[in-house]
Amino acid sequence: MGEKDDGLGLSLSLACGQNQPSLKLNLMPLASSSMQNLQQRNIWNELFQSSDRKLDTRLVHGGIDVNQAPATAECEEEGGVSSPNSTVSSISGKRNERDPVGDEIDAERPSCSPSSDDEDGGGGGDDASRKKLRLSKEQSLVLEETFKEHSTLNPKQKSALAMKLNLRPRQVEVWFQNRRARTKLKQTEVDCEYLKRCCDNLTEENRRLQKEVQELRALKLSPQLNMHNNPPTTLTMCPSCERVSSSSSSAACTPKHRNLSPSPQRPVPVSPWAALPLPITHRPFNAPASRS
DNA sequence: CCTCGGGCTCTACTTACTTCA
DNA sequence: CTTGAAGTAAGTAGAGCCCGA
Repeated sequence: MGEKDDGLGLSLSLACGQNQPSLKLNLMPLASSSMQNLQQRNIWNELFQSSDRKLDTRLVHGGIDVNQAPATAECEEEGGVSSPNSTVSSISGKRNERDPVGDEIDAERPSCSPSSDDEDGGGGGDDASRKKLRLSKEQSLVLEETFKEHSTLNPKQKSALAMKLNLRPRQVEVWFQNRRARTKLKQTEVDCEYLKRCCDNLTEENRRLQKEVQELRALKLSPQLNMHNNPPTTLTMCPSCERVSSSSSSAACTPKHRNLSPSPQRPVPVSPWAALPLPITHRPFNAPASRS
């Protein structure tokens, strides 16, 4: 609820070809200013200072060069601050298997500082029911800034960030997963919006063309009428408004277009995308590429 | 070199909880 | 105070990739 769209820069970059309309939408948060970039970079550099050669290569393959953001060496071990406010209770054995670091932290998990701003603490973590934490504004901000830099984290970066935020690495991991999911969802929404507009334009174009076909058929079916009453008709298309005209004098349908159109009777491809706003070019969407 | 199993992370989906109108 | 919708942290399943045996 907190971040919403103001934290999400939605962008649109598309090029609709005739046969293959390629759609590239970008919802990566926009780095609005160099100041902000600098701030993000500082956060990032502060978090990850030393190099880590053995990084997850998939991140690089996915277009995200995490090798540029090395991790600290000491962040391997988490000085887990035990908290009485333990709210995560449904710990799956699978997850424990898969996240040994997080497992240790889970055993002695740090006091997730959201407790600072939501003091209720759910009655002091009394039961074994799944209790949800609310990340603090500061934590969310740092996570957001980090996400703007890199939408994925390698294990060391994750641990370093978790330590900085006093969270468990698993929490950082989950936050990034959910954040990517939200970004993708937003992108899908923008995709749908755009495709809907494309569809509307095509429908309108189709309607117009159907109408013109009917008019042309009507003209063809009454040749003698046209022959006798009208001068020879040459069907052309106005280059400006792309409307078929049966006028023999000029391809342009109006005097205004006649003035604007230097070349006479040039076939103009009808573009249903013409009415759409120009594509906005942004950074490529950084979501990890599908593995293949 | 090939295969296999374990470990890890990912996405997609779901659940449970919180917040707010 | 209740309620429903929206947001979000976290769980789960399945898949792909990497690496060592």
